[in-house]
Amino acid sequence: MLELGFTKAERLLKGDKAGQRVKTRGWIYRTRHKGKMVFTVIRDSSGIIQATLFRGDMEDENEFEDAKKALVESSVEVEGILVKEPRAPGGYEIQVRRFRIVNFADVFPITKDQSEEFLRDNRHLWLRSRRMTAIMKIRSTVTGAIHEFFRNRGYYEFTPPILQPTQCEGGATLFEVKYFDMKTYLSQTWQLYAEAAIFSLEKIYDVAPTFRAEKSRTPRHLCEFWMAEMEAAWMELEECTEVAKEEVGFIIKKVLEKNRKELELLGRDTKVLEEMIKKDFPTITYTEALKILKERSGMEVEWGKDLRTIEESELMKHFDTPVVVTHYPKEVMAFYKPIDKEADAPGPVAKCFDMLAPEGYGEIIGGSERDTSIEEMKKYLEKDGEDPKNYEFYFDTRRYGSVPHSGYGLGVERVVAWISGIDNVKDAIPFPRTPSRIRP
RNA sequence: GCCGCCGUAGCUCAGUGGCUGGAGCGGCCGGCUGUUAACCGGCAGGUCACAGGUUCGAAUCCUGUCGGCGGCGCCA
Repeated sequence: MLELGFTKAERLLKGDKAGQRVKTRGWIYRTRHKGKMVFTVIRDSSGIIQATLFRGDMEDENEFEDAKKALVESSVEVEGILVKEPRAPGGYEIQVRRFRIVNFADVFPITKDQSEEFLRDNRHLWLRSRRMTAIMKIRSTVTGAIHEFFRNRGYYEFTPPILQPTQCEGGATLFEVKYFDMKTYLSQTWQLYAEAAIFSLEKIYDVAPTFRAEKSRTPRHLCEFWMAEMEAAWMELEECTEVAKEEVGFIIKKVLEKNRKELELLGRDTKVLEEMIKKDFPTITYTEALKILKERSGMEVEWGKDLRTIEESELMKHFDTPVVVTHYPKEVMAFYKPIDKEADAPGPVAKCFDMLAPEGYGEIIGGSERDTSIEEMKKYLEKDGEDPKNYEFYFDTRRYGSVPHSGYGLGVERVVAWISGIDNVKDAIPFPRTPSRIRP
């Protein structure tokens, strides 16, 4: 009754209302007419159901004429008898008595033939597609699961500023924003602020927009994306990687629970995901990763070089679950990632990690323990050409009761794309922003 | 930052120096009582991205501009 007697398509397809007079409303997804009949398929947020009109069965013949001329995406309220009908998609259809047009749609520009460019130009309309609807539902589950995961473990949601005066990631490009007569930048991580907050809340997380002005033209990059980060006091590298594994496992479990229908619509093999979460996700070191590349792929990587996309994807051919890779060479890591003096490696390595997704999806998480030595951090900032003076407030977090702490960031769109089995993160966000696109 | 590709009807494309630039889909008109992004008949629809150049002649060749896409690097 909350829906004023309207029943969603998904509910109607369950069939228990068969034989009853029902009402539903939505948008015309498909329509074709054949003499004194009109076949329409009505779409709502839950799914689609066929509504069939016979001229002679209509309580108002004008509505039959309206139905005949109504174009795709016209909004309608439909009333009729729900019947079992094997010829209808979904097995049930409404045999229509009343067909009220709420709004006659103009010619909908998106038809059978679609190019990626056209669909991106018309993303505001393409959002109505079953594909985008399915992905957006999965995205909603993913972000919901992240909140649930951390709150269940005693983490507080903490909201960082989006306008930030300094950079953090050592070289990553920032979007500059005019701020009255000053300059500021859009956030590329909450990290510096999160590290201030753990001294009160201890365990915190967020799901927030992140901006990177990198001209990266790949299926894995966006200039505006959502990052789910966590930061925890008293936590060292190993525990941090375990939290990351549990989080990813939890997200997959939730999507399997809530979005089986959407995964199937997208052609995602759910068995792969089901099997994956039964297994432990392995942790290896960077040095071990090089060994695997050499011995099992015949790929020689010089120790000290960062793993590139090609090496990561070759490495992941040997795994069918996400893998945590720790202890990358300090030289290629950001200033705040501390050297692990006890590590067994050919050179200085950092207490840091990435999580790589299987099936060619690559890096989904990056994180580390945080350096507690102001002197060390200053040394590496200067090496990167940064002025340590800009980081005084950050160094303050090390001056008053500093403790070991760790954190990481998870790329929401990358996780959504991977779990959904789609080939581009640009479809994992409603309105993607790339180096060459800020519309619509 | 580096390398490559594309731009022709609302959409997807064909046309690569020579007659008035084509098809399918979509739209409009008509037909059809079981359609499955139906079928049959008819109609409308073009700044060949833009600017300049070469040529008797340019959608087609050249130069530039604009817009978009892909790969690498970098990252989540």
